[in-house]
Amino acid sequence: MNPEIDDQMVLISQYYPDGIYTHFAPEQGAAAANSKPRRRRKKNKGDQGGSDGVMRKRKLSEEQVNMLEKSFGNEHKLESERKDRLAAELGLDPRQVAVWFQNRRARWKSKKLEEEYSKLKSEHETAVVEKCRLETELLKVKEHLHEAEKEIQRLSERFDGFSSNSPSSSFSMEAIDPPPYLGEFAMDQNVFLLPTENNYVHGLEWDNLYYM
DNA sequence: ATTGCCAGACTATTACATCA
DNA sequence: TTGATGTAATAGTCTGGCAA
Repeated sequence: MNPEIDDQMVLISQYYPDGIYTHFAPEQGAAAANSKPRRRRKKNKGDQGGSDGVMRKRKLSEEQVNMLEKSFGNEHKLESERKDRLAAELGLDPRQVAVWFQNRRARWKSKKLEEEYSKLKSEHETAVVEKCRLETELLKVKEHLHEAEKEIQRLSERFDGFSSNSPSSSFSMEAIDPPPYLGEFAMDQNVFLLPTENNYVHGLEWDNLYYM
């Protein structure tokens, strides 16, 4: 017999009269190991159980919980030496201490998952807002680019008119490099650049220059 | 290297206690 | 009284260590 099961029998025997435990004691053998659905425990209300005839779950005292919490804070794992020591200090069965740690680890994990989820959710929301902002910015920049292209077209047509009215002129578009009033455009991803005195400005900054 | 056993951890679930 | 919630306890499974 598994010593742990022995432990359980000792513990449970505190609550149940002789023979009751055997109704739902762990089954041995392959049948139990292979059965998928977990067996339901029997309800134990009524005239069987503790001293007053009713099986009770003992709620740990505040002091016991505080001590356990303190211990859990130091180390989530519970070595058997520490388990026995804690159990002796708190007047509990070592099995109860082990169960408390198991449940506490489960609660801790679930809380951690919840925290991680809300952190990821908030990061996702921030990213969505940023994406919207960038998309709006991109639209604006494209609009300005379109305006600039139209302006180039207009100026180019004007220049052509001027050129055809002066047949002696040897001017051509190639001769002007770059056209003095336009500078040069460079597309880098979604940002277009144009030269200023010393450096290039961002599209949105140019936006301000353009409408000055 | 393999096998069987054991202890302990984990997850899912149950059931009791408490409170609104 | 009842439904929701918290939590102690149980069931089943998995894994690592160890001896044969």
